Amino acid sequence: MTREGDRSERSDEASGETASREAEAHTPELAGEYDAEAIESHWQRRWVETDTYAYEGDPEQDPNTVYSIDTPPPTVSGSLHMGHLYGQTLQDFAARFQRMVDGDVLFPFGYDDNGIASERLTEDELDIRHQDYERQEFQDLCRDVCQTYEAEFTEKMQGLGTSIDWNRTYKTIEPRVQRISQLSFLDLYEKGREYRKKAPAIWCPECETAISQVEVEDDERGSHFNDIAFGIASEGTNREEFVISTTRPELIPACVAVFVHPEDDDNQDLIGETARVPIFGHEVPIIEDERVDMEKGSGVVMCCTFGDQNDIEWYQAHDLPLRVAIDETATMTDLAGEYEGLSTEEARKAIVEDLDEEGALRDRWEITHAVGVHERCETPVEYRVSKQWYVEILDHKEEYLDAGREMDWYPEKMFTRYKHWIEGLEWDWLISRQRDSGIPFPVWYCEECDHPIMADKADLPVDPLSDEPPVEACPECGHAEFEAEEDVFDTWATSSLTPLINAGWDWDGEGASEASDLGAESGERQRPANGGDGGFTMEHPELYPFDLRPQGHDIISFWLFHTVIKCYEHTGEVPFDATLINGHVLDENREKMSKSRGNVVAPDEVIAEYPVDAIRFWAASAAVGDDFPYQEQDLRAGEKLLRKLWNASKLVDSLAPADPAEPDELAPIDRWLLAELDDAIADLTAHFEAHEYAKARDRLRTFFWNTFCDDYLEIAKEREGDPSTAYALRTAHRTFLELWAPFLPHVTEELWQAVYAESETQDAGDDALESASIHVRDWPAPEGYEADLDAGETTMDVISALRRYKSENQLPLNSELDAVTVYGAIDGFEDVVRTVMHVEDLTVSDDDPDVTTELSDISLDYSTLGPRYGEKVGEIDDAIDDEAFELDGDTLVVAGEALEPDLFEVSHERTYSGAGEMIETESAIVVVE
RNA sequence: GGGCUCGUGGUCUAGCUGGUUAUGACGUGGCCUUUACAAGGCCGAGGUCGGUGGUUCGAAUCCGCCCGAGCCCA
Repeated sequence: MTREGDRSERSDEASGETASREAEAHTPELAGEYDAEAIESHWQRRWVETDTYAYEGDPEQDPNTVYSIDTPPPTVSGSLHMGHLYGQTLQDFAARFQRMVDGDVLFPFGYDDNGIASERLTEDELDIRHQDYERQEFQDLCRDVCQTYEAEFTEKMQGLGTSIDWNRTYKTIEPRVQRISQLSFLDLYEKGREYRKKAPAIWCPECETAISQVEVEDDERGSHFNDIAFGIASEGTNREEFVISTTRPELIPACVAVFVHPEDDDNQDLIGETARVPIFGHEVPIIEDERVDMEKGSGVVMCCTFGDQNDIEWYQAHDLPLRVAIDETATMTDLAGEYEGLSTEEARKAIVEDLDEEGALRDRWEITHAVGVHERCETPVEYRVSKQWYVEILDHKEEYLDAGREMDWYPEKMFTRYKHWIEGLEWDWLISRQRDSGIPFPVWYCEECDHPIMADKADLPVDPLSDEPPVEACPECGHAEFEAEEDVFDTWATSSLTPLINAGWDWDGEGASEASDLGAESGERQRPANGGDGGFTMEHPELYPFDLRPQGHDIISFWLFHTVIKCYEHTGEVPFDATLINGHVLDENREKMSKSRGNVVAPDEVIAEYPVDAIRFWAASAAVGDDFPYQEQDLRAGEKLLRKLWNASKLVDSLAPADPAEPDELAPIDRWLLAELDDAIADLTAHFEAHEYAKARDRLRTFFWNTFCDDYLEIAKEREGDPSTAYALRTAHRTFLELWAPFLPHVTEELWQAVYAESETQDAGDDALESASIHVRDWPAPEGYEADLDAGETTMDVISALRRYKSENQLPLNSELDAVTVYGAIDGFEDVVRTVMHVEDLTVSDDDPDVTTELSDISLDYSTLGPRYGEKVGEIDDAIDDEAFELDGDTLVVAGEALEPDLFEVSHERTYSGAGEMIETESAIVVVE
């Protein structure tokens, strides 16, 4: 704690001194064991302090040289979970790779602290209800609670070592964002894409607000089906009553009609008659409609305003009256007569009892069924008629589909989710919420004629509850009294603007016509002015459209969708070139982590036990878009890799000077390594560009561990002092650190600073991490080394054969071998085999070894044989199995066919008759005497 | 109920524009102290590729159905 205090005091002093004292706390040094805990937190702190990842782009810059990422800001509703950790890490791979490839990367961060989620957090945290507070008072409480959570969240995010630019964070509730959000509302309104309408909407009685379709989720709840007898008030049928089944008897005071399916033979007689509702006695028409589900209950259904979405459709289609029996807090209204004032639950019980008493309850049994509940509070939703603002989207479905097609999807298959979502859309987007903590609508209404008065763009952000409207009198009717809109925006109305927030979208009322002229000249980089005076501008036009938008596959259908369409409507451009979809982290049994199952793994616990770099290595193991399990064994694999990298670095450090001169000519083995490295670089670059992190990870690990450590380092040990090997060792080692850097930022930084940074930045001063960090270096490019890769491969085969020989004969690996003969092409690598395997006398022979061969098998090349011989292949196969074939020179005569040599291969059983032991490998034969 | 995705040794995974011998890691058994690393190296065991039917000379791979899991939607 004291140290913390010291540091924050000192940071006000001259930065040079601060930095040098900081450096004393931890001097990168390549010695002993790798201490991840100390080293990781050190670099995390240094990266933030020195703005290593700050975006310094220039608005005039060519957008092609900037890589901009639009990150969805996490909702402030709790603490960091494994999904955050995984998603952020994946984004960071892209950010770090691109920073090395191209330099300027914008990797921002935001908090979505506006809306119902943070209100509920506040209510839970402080154990209060928003209804008990004044709006401003409650908003202040929300800000306080969110601030605490955000501070904690930030600290934990920084502990993940992601390369976020912490200078560029935002909150969706801050004034700058409020201005953008209100601008968006005004712009869409002016474009004719928003309307205010009185209509049935989904309503949460607990939160007391309208909510949108996407905020409702199904929940299995216990309930009862009640068979209730309705009387018949008209004369057209012999029946005196009929029965309906309902789970919501408390809605019968709101009953406005009864429906029968037109093809329901049993109930045809009811159509056109009048029903009498029990207890309440009011009469309602019986109407036919195809939407009746004949399979359910009696086939006769009551329609109430409103029990479900079907009721709404009927209400609209048949122009039914509105009977509101339940108010905004789920309390019965005066329409419910003696039940007025009861909650829906209480009323349900009372009405059922009274129905029973009256003889109208014919049956009642328990069921479980899916109930629509509000995702934030799990309260069953109601449907209420109210005046709400909508964004019109249904008429632009085709354009939104095209927008989706314009983006590159990683993985590609995820586009179908977006597509199906849009194709299935049935409602326009309801954006008004009757809540306290949110961004207010910048609107007033004329008290006389209800005409909406929009705020002036220049005045934004405004709060109509405390600010005055921009007009003296209503432009429609001249009335001078106005009513403020009390509603706030839906969270998504703001969080769908993150590309515009990140790019600094704004409206300029003065210099705007100029800006719009510029736009016409220089094409798409400038936003066109929106009619008349003024126009939209961007502080950082070079960022927009964004190169990448990452998110989980669960939010494609609303967050990504809303963001694409809003930005598209505002700018006419698709906001993202590409979108990267991450899967979900499951528990070790591949099941979803959830609090109720108690299988949640907290990132804190994982970080306490494993290095962040090891966790990142695990995060890289999943194919992008696939769900994958959290398994501790994978973290141990990462830990082992860190140790290997550390130890190999120590060995390299002991074998060669840090910065050896390039020799005039490289020895074949060294040229071979660098040529293999070139190949690896090319593969890795392609994998990173395609977001194939799992493939990149495995390719790099295999090459580093097997080829470099197991094969090359063992050779290099025997070549200590050779300038060619020293150069190759160091070149490869530097490159490995750079290639690992996006995956393992901490250990590579430590190694880089310990070994190479000093020699490169001696003159730059101590606090020049910003330019000396491995993470701002250039991504390696293939150098064009050429080598006989086949001979190298054969040589490695020979070496591992000899290693196996020693192992199997229980010999130490450094034991001497008297004489070895190699039958195979290892041109130029003879010395390598001799020294690394300690061979006294090595002979390489072009001849065949002294063997007696016996024909053992014919292996057919089916890929050419199949297409040529078709169904005859089976016959040929059988004949060979029966040994019914003959070799006629190069030709194989079998089953009446003469097969050309390219169709088969003859393999021989070799029996070595010379001295010593023969070992066969794929590419060579080795004889040890 | 609909859509999308997934199912490969004990565990996780590669392969899946069809070519017969299915990749690697972890774990597991055995052997080896070798000028980084024994938390290392070498060798081995372990798989009817969810089930089933089809297309084909040939299917982990393509198609149909079924089973199981996940996500989204109703």
